[in-house]
Amino acid sequence: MSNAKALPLLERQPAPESAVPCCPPLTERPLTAEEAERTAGMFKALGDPVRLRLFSLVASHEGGEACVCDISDVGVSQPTVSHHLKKLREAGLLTSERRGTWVYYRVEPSVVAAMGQMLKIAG
Amino acid sequence: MSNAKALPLLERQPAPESAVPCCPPLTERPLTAEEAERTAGMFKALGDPVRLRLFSLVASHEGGEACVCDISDVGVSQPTVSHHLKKLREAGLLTSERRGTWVYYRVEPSVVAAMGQMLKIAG
DNA sequence: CACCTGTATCGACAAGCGTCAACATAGACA
DNA sequence: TGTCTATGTTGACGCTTGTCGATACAGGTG
Repeated sequence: MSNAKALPLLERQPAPESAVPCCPPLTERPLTAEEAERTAGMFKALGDPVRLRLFSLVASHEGGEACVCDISDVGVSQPTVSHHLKKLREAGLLTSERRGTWVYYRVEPSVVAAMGQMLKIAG
Repeated sequence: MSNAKALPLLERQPAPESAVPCCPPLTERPLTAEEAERTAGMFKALGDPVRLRLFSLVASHEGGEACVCDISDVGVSQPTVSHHLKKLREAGLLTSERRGTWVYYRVEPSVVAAMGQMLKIAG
């Protein structure tokens, strides 16, 4: 990139690349290949019924967080629950924290908001 | 773009039976297994980078619709494009209509709105 | 220390998915 | 009719994913 001038310093770059309000509404302009690559992972994470249930269990739990023990009754084995929670974490949709014996998961609001933003329908 | 002559003013077919204001926001209450099963398919459809690009190409195209020929330059072969468009159709996100030589795709707004609704963050 | 419970990881398997080349189908036009 | 273009379908291939049992790790309790 050829940056030959004193920069206006106005470009605000959202610092962490992990928790990213990525893209404009899908109706605004076509996504680039790179944007699509980054963003598809979020939708993919919710593209499994078990993960979608786990996510809604965390999202709707009182206090905004849920212990694994609160949400692990979704009809699959414990290792499978753990596997799906890891996927949701890797996609940036959930964060986890161990407190004593239990591990608590909570929703990452900015990422979910970014997804919702992309689905906004142009009036 | 080429304007087909003497277009038989497109009659809008009624939405498919799956057109769905499915579920409340994911923060409101946990999804049932059945709801999750139905809904995950929509997110899954957008969980592939090529499909996400195709969808945004249709969604952002002028007139709200796009011919396959307008959007097929996404770096995969023509059969693959057709395959992905079929997936998006089956998920209820796109509808298609043949007009003469070309096939036009457009977004199904109610389904996209339902997805956005689910991602609404509780204040 | 030993033991128990909650959660994550490993290894393996079947099923699903993305991709392509080849072929098929639909419409326009000569 | 036949040929050309635009899309869809088929069949096959390899990679990914969801699932489980077995096992490992972490923290509490006795």
